[in-house]
Amino acid sequence: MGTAGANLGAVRSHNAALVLGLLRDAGAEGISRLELAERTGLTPQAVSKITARLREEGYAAEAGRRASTGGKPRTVLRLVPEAGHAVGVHLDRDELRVVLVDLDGAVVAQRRAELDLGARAEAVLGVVAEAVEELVGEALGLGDEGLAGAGTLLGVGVALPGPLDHSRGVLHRVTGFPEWDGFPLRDALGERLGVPVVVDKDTNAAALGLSVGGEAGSRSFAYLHLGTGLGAGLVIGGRVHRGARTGAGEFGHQVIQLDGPLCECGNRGCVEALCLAAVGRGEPGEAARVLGVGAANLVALLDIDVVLLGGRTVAGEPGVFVRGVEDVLDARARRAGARGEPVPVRSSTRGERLVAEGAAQLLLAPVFGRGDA
Amino acid sequence: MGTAGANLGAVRSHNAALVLGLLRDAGAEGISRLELAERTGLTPQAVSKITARLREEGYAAEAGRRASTGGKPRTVLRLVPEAGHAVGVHLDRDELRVVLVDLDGAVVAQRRAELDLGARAEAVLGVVAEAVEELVGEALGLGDEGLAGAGTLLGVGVALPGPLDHSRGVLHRVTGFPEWDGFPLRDALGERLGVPVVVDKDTNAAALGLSVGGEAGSRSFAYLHLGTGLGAGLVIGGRVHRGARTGAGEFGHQVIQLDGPLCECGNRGCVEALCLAAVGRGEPGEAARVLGVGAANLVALLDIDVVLLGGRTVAGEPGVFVRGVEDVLDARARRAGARGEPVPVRSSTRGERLVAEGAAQLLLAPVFGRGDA
DNA sequence: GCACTTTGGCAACAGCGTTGCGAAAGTAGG
DNA sequence: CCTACTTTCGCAACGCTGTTGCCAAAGTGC
Repeated sequence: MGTAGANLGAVRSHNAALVLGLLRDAGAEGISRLELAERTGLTPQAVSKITARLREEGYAAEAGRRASTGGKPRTVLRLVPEAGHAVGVHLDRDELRVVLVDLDGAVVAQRRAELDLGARAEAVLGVVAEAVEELVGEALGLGDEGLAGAGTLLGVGVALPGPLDHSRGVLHRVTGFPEWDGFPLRDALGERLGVPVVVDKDTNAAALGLSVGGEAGSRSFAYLHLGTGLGAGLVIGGRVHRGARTGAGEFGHQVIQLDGPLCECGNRGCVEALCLAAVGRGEPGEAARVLGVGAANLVALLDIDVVLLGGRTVAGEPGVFVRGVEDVLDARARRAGARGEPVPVRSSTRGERLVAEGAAQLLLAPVFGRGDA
Repeated sequence: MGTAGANLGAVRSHNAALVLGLLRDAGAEGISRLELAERTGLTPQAVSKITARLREEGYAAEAGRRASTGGKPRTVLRLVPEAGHAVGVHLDRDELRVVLVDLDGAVVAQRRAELDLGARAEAVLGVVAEAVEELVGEALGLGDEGLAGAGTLLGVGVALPGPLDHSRGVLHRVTGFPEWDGFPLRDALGERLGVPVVVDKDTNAAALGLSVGGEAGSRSFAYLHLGTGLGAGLVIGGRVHRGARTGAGEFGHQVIQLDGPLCECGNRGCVEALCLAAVGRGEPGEAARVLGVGAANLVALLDIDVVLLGGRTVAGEPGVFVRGVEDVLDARARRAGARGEPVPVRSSTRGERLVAEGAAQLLLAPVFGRGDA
């Protein structure tokens, strides 16, 4: 909350979001009122009131009972996934992916199309808007008012490469496409569609998607994406860390070789340049080692729990990259005399829809109490 | 708050802490009820109630009036600094510093002594406990119950070098002094003194001290300390970032030269090794450049506002280091096509008491709503 | 001196989670 | 099948929060 005062309305929505989040995490199995009370620290009676409200509003429902432990059996509650939906858009250099997900994050409908991100901004905007409207129309139906008529639609999340201003929804630039410099994507698309729009970097969306899916299994992790470039999404304490100017996660141009080879960004010895050069030479092991050095720096600096790897290059040989990065992390941890578990490294098992699904989570996260992360 | 439910008690203490924080930030100038209302988003009437409680408890007081703007002039409120005190202890390899500060963070009394951190843990503990008791006794007076009798004393914060577990208050190791491995400093000292004790790394304490003093002028900054070693304290969004295992801030052993010279930690190409080697060769400019590369990595990764430099080596030639780091940051920002202000670099103007004062803030921060940061 | 503006407290209020108690819905034993 | 017991969960009363409506206090400006 930062410097904001808390009033009773804030308490209500905070607790409601907390309960909704626990309901989601419980999945199909459901969760009882008493478990909710234990997890939140609230009294059972308060949980009953909160869940009663949620049931009235259609967000929660009863779903059977547990076995009795000698008395009245616990009633199990679950999230009603159809109570809310969000659209996730992944804009890549040559491809457009749109997904419609429900409150559970499950993909209800999707669409893929070729795209030329180098075309005029207005034209691209039109293609995106059309795709979104068609997808939502087919899956949920539209009222006379267009998307705003689809009652359960919370909004549209858009993820794309390149630096941008998340809080204002303005693109800084999209590498190689000067057309987009300074384009106010959020407001332009929001006006066109008539629903809330949120914009974020693709790596942040991916990290958010992983944090929700439970795949990360951690509240603090780094997602490193190695594809045509190298970027990172940081999740710290369950929230995507974007930094003061929402530009955090510039991992590719971390310098790890003083006065090393020139990178196209103008610096020398960037991880990205070294890593991609090794890949180009057909030495994935060396690429993994370089990536590992960067990852180890990050782990030491922020003390995170898990490192997740993803992207096309990693997907080609996941084992090599996971092992390579792991080796560097383990060696450094041992030298530092670390106690406890080593920091695990995994490759993301989610497919090519990860970024689009994460983009949709940009709108679902606030519902479940993850602030604006 | 994380996953904790909010009840009315939580709301009260949250809002009270918020108001106290604003009162502190206003300093001697004070702040009016209406300004407090604007800053917190609460209604003026709520602020009146909250400040009435704080005045009853002795934490706040009226302090004159502002000039009228056409009506009843605003009453100015201020913090009552004497309402609370905290002790800050800085344990260094050869020195012990103890300060007693009031709610404003102003040093009320202090003490300095030689210390051999290599001595037996129990012996060191005794020296520390005695120094704290004497200092507090002289300044505040002790009851029959020792420190616990000094009514306004919130507790003792201890800062020292080396990795440790902040949440449990256990030292991992103190470089060069195996005696301390695994020593439960917080509980041992807490039992001895009979008041709450909090333990943290010296760099974290320094960063906390800077964030409170307003010197940082930012809610997200990095404090880089270059002395006998090189370490960092990170403040993100107004809170000290400690990470999952409270080991964050390992800046000195960030690798910035792949397969570079061997560092005493066993890695190759650490910033610390490169930086200190340059200092040893009498090339502070090169040391600053190396430090700048590490700082630029950190700034890009986390997107922080300000970089603050400190420590004996920096204090020797502050201009050289500030300029050297600044040059690297500026050059990289320009290449990245950054817009807006460049990230400023400053050297800390606080003296040798910075760490001890920051250690005291470990206990004051919760009073002003900074969670446990 | 009068009209006006602004501040800030008093009292009534709505809404939050909490507490006390009882109904509902099971199990275990005769 | 009935009784005794345990556990779950909702209703009603409660205490406390910040909010709202109203009015007194304390200035300025004509």
